[in-house]
Amino acid sequence: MKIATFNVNGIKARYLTVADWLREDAPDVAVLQEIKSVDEAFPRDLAEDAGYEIHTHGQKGFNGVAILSKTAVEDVTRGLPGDDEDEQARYIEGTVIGDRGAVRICGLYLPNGNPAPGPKYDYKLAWMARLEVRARQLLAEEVPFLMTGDFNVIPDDRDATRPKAWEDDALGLPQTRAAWRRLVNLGLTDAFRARTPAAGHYSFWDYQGNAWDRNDGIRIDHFLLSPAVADAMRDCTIQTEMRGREKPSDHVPVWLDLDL
DNA sequence: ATGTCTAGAGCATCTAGA
Repeated sequence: MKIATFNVNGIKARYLTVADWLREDAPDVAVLQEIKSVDEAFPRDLAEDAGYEIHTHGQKGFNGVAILSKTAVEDVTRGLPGDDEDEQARYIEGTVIGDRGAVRICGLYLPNGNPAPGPKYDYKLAWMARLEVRARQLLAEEVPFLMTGDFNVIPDDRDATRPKAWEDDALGLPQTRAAWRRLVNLGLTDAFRARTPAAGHYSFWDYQGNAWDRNDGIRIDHFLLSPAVADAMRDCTIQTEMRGREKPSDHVPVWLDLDL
């Protein structure tokens, strides 16, 4: 089972990019972030024509997540538990059944948090605490699961071309990294890092300042795997070439291949 | 550090968010 996560930065602006990608690279499951669309306006034909069923959790203007799957997705839930006041569309869960077992897929778009400090950073840290609670629940229930998406977290200095530039940024602050480690230390596996210890592999390059041409990147799109899913991992790779295509997103897809 | 991009309101060109 091949699962890809992709922050598309606007599903309407990325229509052709995503349609071609689904057809050519054909993930079994595509977990999307920043669809920037309400559910009714999601261009369903782009994925349905390629054989996917579509589950969205959108809102007007910004944010928005989706799960596209070639096989049925069961028990879809929308929104991260823990705050009834939170109206931002950043979280969706669904269960996908493979040949050898099921996996609960948690698709997320973690808050950016800038400027930090401030209310937006407080929201980010609170959101990360709620995500930790959800991970604890799934672990306690012994549900094989993975959390994937745009975490807006640079885990350590290997994950940025210029680590110093992010020290005071919401994506790289010590508190952000500590919250990430609390999550991982529950017993989850950072899939890409488990396969590739080397520095210099990124998933995001800013549109500004020729960041792509200078390879000034950061790794912020991740897969966190529960123990059973980590045991089933065959590979985890970053599809870097997508950033060099016509009209790219500022993020590229990250792929997880599971023996499921 | 930034020479950018997307969507929304609404009709020219702002604003917000990232």
